[in-house]
Amino acid sequence: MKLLQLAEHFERLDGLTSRNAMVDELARLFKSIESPEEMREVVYLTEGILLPPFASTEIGISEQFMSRAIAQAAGKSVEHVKELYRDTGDYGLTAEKLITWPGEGITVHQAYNALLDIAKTGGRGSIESKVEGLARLIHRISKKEARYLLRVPMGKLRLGVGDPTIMDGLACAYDGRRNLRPVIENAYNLCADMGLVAGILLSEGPERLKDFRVLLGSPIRVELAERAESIDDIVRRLSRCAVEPKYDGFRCQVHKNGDEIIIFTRNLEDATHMFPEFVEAARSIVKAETAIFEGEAVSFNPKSGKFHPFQVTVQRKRKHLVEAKEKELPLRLMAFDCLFADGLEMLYQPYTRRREALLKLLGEGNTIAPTDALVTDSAAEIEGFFNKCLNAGFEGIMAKSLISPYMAGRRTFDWIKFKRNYAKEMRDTADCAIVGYFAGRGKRAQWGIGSLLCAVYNSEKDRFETITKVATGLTDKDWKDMKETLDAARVKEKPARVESVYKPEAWVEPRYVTEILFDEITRSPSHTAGRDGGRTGYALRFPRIITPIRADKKAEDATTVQEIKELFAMQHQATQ
DNA sequence: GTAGGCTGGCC
DNA sequence: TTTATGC
DNA sequence: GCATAAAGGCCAGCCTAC
Repeated sequence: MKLLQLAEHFERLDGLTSRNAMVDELARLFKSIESPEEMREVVYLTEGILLPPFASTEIGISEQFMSRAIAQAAGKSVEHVKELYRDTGDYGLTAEKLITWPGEGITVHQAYNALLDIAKTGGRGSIESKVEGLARLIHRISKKEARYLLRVPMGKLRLGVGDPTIMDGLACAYDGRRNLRPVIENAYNLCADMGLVAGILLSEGPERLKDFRVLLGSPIRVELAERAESIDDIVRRLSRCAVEPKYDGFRCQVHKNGDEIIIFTRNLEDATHMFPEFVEAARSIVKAETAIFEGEAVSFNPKSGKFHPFQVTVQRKRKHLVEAKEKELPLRLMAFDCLFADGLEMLYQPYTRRREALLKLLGEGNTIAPTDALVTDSAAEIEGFFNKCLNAGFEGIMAKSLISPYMAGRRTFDWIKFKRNYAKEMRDTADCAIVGYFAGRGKRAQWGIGSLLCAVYNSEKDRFETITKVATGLTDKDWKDMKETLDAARVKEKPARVESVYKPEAWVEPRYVTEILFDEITRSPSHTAGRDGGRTGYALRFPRIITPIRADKKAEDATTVQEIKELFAMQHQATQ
């Protein structure tokens, strides 16, 4: 298949909003493919990836290197390319505007391999090679091909097509209906490789997909949780359920095949190297010869035994010096599910059975231990458990249906998370002065605004110190209004009273106050709020706007640095 | 030999 | 992780 | 309710420039 043909399918998908129409268009695309190899490549590109995540092939190209490659190919300056990008918010469109050649009519296979080669390049001089390789590729393709192909390394294909739509498309390509969707979906859930599934469907047909079984060492797509509005909401949806603490760490899926252990992350990356203590413990304390189970990895203080906040645990996300960190920051795996045990596929069993299997799996020892689980249908009991969890410094609770199987690859109300912030009366918010804004990308590019730079007030120094950027919580209309409002206060240079490391596209005189909800205050290397000469300030985790403009407040009424410091101290009483 | 820019990946 | 939007 | 897009903080690893 020619790359141009694929680009034309993408262009048609791009123009659609109806999911049914997208499925039909995808079916036409997949039907025109003849070899399983080509199917793999087309499916990966449609997903906007080169290979599934556990293959660990990163492209290593993002904004900066993409700008350079386009500039090189088009014989323009990098500044010129970046200027175009500011307007379009999309490197595909940017390249399209600069391409003046017709393209060589290369095949999908040639384009795919070129990107894969770029991904595989590493070591000294590799950045130059990557940029050069990409520039050469750009030189061989037309405007339309560039529009879509270049969005792949950026991870922003923007077709409105995701895995579920692709699966419907594959089913529809096979027989014009969607009956095969469950078969395709089950196979995909068990191997996490859509290219493989599509290739097999083409070469061997659906019967072979029906034979798919759990394979040790091959990651199973994880189940995700929906959110509850309140504890009553949990009881209403699940009635009798199991309630577990929600730990703030890394999700791990552990595969044990005898002494061979592999650990996958939530996104199914192979992260075995990060967790030597789990590898050791899985060998020694897991009784079954073969098993797949999941848990949350959290670091703790070996002296007090208390869990650390996420910002500390995240330091274990490393390849090197793992042993040294292991002593300083040991990890515990709080296990909460069992998908496979001693040759049995547990994932299709209800929670209760899986929980039994999990408990049976785990021997004595702290390194891998099951989570607490309270089974109840009483809102009062759940609330008590929730409060206990908060006091222990956990994120909140997870409530789980007792009867549903493990819903691989899905986010459903079978698992419900409840955090402090989900309840209105337990929220922490900050009133922040808006001191600048950044140009948006994708659909926000047309408005010329995509996020706000926000500051708290240092009343002693009469300075506005940045504490977060924020980009969510506003409706499309809010964004347009916001831009108009802020442009009236826009200034050329950073206002004298603003302290910021970030340089937004537009500076704004501190005049407007926005109310921001957040989950946690963290120490920050990049924001200036509360810096005392050093380079560590404070920042907000998961910021979102809940009141666009507080008309009743002027900039000097914003939350103060002092208040932020007090909140930070309070949230650390639970942990430490 | 190291600081800092860029990227990817975790939440 | 969060929120908004269209079907 | 589902599926998708746009965006947050911050860490470590890789590579280049000084």
